[in-house]
Amino acid sequence: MSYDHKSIESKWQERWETEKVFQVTEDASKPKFYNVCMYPYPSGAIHQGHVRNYTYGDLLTRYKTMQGYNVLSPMGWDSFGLPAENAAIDSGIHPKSNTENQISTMSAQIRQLGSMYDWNREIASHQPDFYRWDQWLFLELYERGLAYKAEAPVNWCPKDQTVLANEQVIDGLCERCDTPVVKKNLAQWFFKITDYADRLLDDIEELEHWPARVRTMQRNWIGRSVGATFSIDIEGADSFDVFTTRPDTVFGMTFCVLAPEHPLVESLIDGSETETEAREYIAAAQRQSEIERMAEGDKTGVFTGAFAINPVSGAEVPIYIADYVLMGYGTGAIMAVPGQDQRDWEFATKYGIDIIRTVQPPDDWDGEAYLDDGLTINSDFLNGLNQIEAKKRIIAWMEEEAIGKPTVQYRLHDWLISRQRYWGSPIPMVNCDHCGLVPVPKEGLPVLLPDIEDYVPKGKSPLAADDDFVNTTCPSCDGPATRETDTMDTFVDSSWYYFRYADPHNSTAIFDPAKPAYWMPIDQYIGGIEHAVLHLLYARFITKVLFDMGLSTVEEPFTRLFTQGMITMDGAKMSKSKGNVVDPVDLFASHGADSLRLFHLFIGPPTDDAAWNPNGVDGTRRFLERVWKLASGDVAFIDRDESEADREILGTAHRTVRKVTEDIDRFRFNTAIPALMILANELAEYVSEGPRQETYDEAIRLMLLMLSPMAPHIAHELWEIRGNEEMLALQDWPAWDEQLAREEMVTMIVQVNGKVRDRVEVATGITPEEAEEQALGLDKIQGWVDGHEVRKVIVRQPNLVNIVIE
RNA sequence: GCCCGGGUGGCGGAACGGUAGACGCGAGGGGCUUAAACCCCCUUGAGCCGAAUGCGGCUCGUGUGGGUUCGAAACCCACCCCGGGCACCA
Repeated sequence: MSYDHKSIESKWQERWETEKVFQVTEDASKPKFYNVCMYPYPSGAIHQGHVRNYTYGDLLTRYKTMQGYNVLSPMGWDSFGLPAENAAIDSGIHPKSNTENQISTMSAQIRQLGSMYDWNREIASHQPDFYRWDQWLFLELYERGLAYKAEAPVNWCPKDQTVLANEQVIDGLCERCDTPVVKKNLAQWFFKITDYADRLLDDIEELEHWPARVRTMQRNWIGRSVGATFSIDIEGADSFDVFTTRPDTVFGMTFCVLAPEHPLVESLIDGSETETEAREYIAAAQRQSEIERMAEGDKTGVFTGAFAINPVSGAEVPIYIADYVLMGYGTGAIMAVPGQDQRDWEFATKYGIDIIRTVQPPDDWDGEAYLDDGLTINSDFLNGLNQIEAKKRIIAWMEEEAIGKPTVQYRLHDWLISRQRYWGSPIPMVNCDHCGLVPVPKEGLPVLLPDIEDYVPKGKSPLAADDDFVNTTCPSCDGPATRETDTMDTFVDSSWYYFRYADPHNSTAIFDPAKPAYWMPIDQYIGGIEHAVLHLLYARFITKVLFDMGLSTVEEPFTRLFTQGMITMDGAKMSKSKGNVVDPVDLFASHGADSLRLFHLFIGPPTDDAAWNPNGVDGTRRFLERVWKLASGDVAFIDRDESEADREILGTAHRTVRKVTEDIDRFRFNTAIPALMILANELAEYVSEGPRQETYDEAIRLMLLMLSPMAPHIAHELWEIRGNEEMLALQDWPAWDEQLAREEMVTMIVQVNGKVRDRVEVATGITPEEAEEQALGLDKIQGWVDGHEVRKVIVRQPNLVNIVIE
């Protein structure tokens, strides 16, 4: 009987599904384990990245199930979004039918991998019974003042013809199509994530099982700065506010800078002697993208002709326009303190502006701006104080004078969720000439996405051209009104979908809070590192909102986060555009899903990028062939008492159980597989040397149990062939016997001056004295030691003796 | 510029401060076969020595240079290179 992966794999996939092995309900009698792989965009075909992700996820589902956990592992589809719409524009296929075709192809492929989910809970964000609750959530946020519409300069992608969230702009380019992003003033919908900035930042501390770099990235993204905002008077005109983290250095302010877009600029330069120059500078700044501005490096600017009054010293200082000050951060205006800020230093030196140090640098200081702590100087009533004291003092002074107050600034902006695209969840709001913005009543949800003919974006949502959709009546006054035509960012869907898995068919509520109360938080969340700030930050935010609404019992959704590395080939990420893809479906046919799964587990540390080896799957296939032969073939047993060989192979098997268990718990699959290979190799040798039935049966039993979460199809088939009636997936994960796992003999290495000179087999229980005596007694060691004085002997029995000689 | 990772055979990678290179891939040799594939066995970091056929031994070797230690791929210092993240954020 040969190993026919095709029939075995389809047989077991069918059985797992029809016997509902991985369908679960809340069960208070068992510990729960909520295991989620980030739900995929239905691109139409799975790639090796999916295989890696789902292999890890499925291994964990099966392993934890065997350990007695009530494991929920659901699957769904992030099925709204631009690719489906762009495909519709290119090929004329409706996004809905296109998406649904791709979902059915992909879910068939995921099943072929043998990755098991509770398909009963499958969700897809493009379905009305899902996006209805997007809209419901939007309205809840609106009622809480957490959703608002505002005119703001936004990131506009000229190719996709839609706005982008800050998080979707990478190096000034659209994250989807790499088109340079431009700024545009538009009225858009925002979620007020900044209200949660402190909580999102503080709770990062609790995420101890998250990768450190993801936590750092989120911390940087939120970008909290503590300081003060105060007002600066302009000679003969208005005043303006500045934010600074160094109010203690205000005596050293020798100029001010406004961003070119600052609203006060126009009135300051109008009629000034530098007006022409200033207007040219502003126009040039507008033409440039942010990347170009940064690329220049050199600080440039123009004097406005106006002067500001330093509020503490009364000094008159010039006001400049310079593009190194950004309108999008703080107040768009700064006090410039060249003595303590390197950028200001560079600007001051270039334009011949005074520099006053207000912090005493060390005597040997030969740098430019001095940023570290020191005694305050040249600062009247702050003199002699250190930075902390000086900050307290000056902020108190500003509050007394009513010109300033302590402030916290964030780099994080509110989350822009409007998209001028078709394939998304419509924003459930109505514009009425009489009542203004009116929310659609929750009973009226969902606001259905209508079928339309033309998806080509023309600067506004394609929905805007559909009169039947747009024209409606006002829920408040019954007068004529128009609908919002923007749709929501798909990251809104993905920020709460994992709650819906707990109660996916609920038609009267987003979910019954009792259900996620059992399952949440997600014990293990697995996905790509590319979501480090986007999805993972939004999801944390929405979870906190749900918590505040009383719908979630947890404030943090993901206890453990695992981010897998990419699969590369020839040094580049495997991708269609680079033409270096290896289709998993081909490998299902040629080698089988089990071989492919094992290869992904074996290829390297799960967090690291891994290079695809075209022959790698051959290797894991060979291993499975050996296992097959070993466990399914006829074995000539010898009827005899237990011997040394039997105890040895059982010892290996139990040590393997220990190692594999520890490795899985530490996500070190790449060392668990070799342990199984070694066991199989030793078992083969054992069998060839005259096995005893009881020993053989036990070793094979342990091996199949361990193989079950990794290569489930073949393991199940062999389990059944060997006469077991109950399915392998339902067995307990094996425990190892410390007694059996302990080795009797071990190789002790003997070093002379730290260099290995001999090895000797010793009993594990050897005493230090015996070890030293044995080591010194070895002929080879005598040869090294003779004629030298032994200065010291280091004994680490039973593994090592090191003899230190002259 | 700042903050994280990481540099180990031909390749992917192993290695509680204690036998560097597990396991796998590839390569070379041999067996089986009419032949090939599959499969099985042996060899496989570099250099060298003694024997004489598969035996034994030595030196070097984990990016570079120093250090700590009986002992360093691992710890410390400096530097080089690669990957990622952040970046006029006041």
